[in-house]
Amino acid sequence: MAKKEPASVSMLVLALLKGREMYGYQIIEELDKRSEHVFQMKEGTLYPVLHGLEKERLVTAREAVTEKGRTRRYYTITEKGLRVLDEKEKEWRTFSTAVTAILAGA
Amino acid sequence: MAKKEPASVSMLVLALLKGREMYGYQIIEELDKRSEHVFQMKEGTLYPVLHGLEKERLVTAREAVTEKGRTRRYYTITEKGLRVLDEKEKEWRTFSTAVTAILAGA
DNA sequence: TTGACATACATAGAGCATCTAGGTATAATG
DNA sequence: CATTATACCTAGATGCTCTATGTATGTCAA
Repeated sequence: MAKKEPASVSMLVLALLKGREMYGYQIIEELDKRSEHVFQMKEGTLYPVLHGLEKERLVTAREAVTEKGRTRRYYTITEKGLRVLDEKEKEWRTFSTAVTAILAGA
Repeated sequence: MAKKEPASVSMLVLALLKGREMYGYQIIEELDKRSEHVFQMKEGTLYPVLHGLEKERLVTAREAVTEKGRTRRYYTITEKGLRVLDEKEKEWRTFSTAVTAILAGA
């Protein structure tokens, strides 16, 4: 298809980061919670996506250590990331609307 | 993700065939029209999908020749195909709802 | 105190849906 | 008569996501 489906995982991650900075493991939990268990992302899916987003400068990362001694990588969405998210959201709406029209038997 | 995205192309094709039998080329045109040019499927995408659906007995095919002499393969959705379509539609709604919730910043 | 489970990061390789690019053949159109 | 539209087809590449692992530490129950 000409207008391909927007890459869902990266869009969802960027959408979560729009609200506040988050670390990987937390993103997985939040996605599960906010989607009411529809999105149970695996670490093997998320971490490569986060590294990709960082490489494209859609997010930045900082390392932090909790009082307990755990190391976490916190991700923040960039200006560029916000623009890309906006674009992906538009594509999603277009795609979703089209699917709905077909299913409805327009 | 645990609940993966429903295979969109086959779902859309089955949805179109729900109304009436159609041949390949026609499916491409109808998808384009009904989606308002969002889905511009390529033949290289559609034909293998149709063959797969036929193999799984979700559709049946018959060959027909027009007065003009053109050969067409008309596809009809089967009972099994209707059940699978129903299932895919449900999955789509679940998926779509979840994405919307995340984008809304639930 | 040890075994199990949760937290938190990571990578390599497989799987699968779709796309790109090519092919065949006939009808219509300018 | 050459180009475009119709109508079918396949092989191979691409790219996203998953499976399967691996490392390391913290917590909690038996």
